[in-house]
Amino acid sequence: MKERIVLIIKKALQTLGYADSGAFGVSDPPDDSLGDYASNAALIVSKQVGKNPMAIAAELALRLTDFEGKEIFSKVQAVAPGFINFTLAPVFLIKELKTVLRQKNKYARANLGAGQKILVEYFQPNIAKPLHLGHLRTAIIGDALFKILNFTGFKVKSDTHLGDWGTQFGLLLAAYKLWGKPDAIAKDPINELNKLYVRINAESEKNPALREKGKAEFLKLEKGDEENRKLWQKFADWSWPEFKAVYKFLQIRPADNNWGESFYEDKMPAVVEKLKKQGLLISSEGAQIVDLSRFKLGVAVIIKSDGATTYLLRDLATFIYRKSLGFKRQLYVVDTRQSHSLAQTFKILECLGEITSPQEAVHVDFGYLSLPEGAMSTRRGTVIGPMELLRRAQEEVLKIIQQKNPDLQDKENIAWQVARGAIKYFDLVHNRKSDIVFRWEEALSFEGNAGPYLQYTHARAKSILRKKDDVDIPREPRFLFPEEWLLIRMMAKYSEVISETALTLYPHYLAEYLFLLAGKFNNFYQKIPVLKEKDNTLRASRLMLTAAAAQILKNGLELLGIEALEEM
RNA sequence: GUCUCUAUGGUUCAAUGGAUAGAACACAGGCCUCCGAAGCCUGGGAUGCAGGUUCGAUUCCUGCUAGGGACACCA
Repeated sequence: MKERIVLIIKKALQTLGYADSGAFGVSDPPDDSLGDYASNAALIVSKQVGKNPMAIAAELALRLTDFEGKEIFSKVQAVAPGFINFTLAPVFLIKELKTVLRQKNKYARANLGAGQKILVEYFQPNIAKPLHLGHLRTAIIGDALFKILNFTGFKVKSDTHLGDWGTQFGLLLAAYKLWGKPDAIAKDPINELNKLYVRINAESEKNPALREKGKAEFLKLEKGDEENRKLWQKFADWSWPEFKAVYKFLQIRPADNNWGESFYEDKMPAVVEKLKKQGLLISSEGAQIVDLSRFKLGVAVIIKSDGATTYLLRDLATFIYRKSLGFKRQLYVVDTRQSHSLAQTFKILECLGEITSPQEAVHVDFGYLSLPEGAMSTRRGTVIGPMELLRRAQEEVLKIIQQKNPDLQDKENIAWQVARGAIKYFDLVHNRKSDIVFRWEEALSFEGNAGPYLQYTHARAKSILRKKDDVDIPREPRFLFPEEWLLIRMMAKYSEVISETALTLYPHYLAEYLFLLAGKFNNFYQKIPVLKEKDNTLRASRLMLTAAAAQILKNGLELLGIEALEEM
């Protein structure tokens, strides 16, 4: 719709003889009463022409009312200091509403992606290490982006980029050989292995020889040492059940590919050759590096002084490999601490000619979660795992269901769905770049701007729809109240919100929108009877509104990875 | 030290350079003989400091203060 208005304004500008700079925008006015859209076109043009903006705005408004916007707008008004406000015509809105219902969930498929192959990398768990809330964020954001991009016509695939290679495994191998107790490990593999890892990290600070031992073990692993390979495989086998549990309990779509770092083992030499050929690789302090200081990115170690490979090298191989499969864009849903490293990776790829446009590799960064008492660290024992969080949430939800809706069927399962919704929404409603402070009371809040509010709103709407007898969409719907129109106008914005979310990769735009939409629906619900309305046309019109709202809520929630419930 | 991100009511967060800075939680009131009160309505209360660009700055630029993160053999 916004694009459409921009075009309309352009046309009007042309006929009026103003140069179109293309610099103006169309946005939402600050208040519902002002209309549906607003533009600053007159303000921008006036700057170039040196004419009073109000005069231009008035001139444009008149032109738009009588000609270009005649079919779409009921009102086009110039307002000080020179804004133009547009109000959509009821006929047009009703047409939009009917389209929503007729096209079911396909109406927002803007074909934005045009079938472009795109890869989203998210949820990068590490073998032999417990998951923490950071993994929750990448999984939730990545999953939502996957669904949104898929919905808007991209051909999307996902990849985990498992952390299963590197010196850390050397350290772990060393620790395992030194202190590992097979019995304890068999019982609780991940936590026991992590204890070993934490211990060797701590002790190697005092005793550098331990660190050297770890590096030597990794080198052996890379060279194919049989014992180390076997152990490494064991670590991986122990870790998978937990990853799978997270997919299941979180209802995250399992990744299409699990190309871990080890997957690129045989693909690294070619990259090294390439770097050499282009003269990018230089020796320094015994290591092979790429000097990026002229880009203010410091120095990137490609091969360590002991001959072992680095994460960076694997990341280079990763991009090149995926690109060779035809992915036009690769999105890295990775926390913001890796900005520097990814910037180095992208810059080297650019130097190699692998990346020709910044769109090809995008760091979809997100801030990290901290607890009110301070930042969370993997090293300390006080880390909350995703599973624990989810379990606690589910228990809380169950209590509330017992209290509010004791007759509900299948309480256990619904409690999981609500708990998941609460946690996912809490994550997604925030601008992903900002660090968020994790508070139990809020993440598990069931009131206000929270997941359960949206699920509840959907359930309310569905509750009405279950009880209705007549189904027909009235040929000429009638709406008498402002609450109805506000709801319709909000729904008309859905498809552009989807596009905006897909283009910017900010899921909180969609989350925020759904919250506003739910608010409009609840206003409508509160004030205007639907089933109790005696007049057939009015009742059918309101049922139509209810159905459309439920449909958008369901669709939007599902794009965020949140289940829309019939009852709760 | 260099780079980078952040600073908005009591708290947690929004705001493509636009109009009276918007919510939620908390707090104070009100609304279930009426489609689900996990809801709705009303109220108070905020842009770290100092400059600059602009018709207009929470947003862009500079400096300062405070906090986070990253800066070659961790990933």
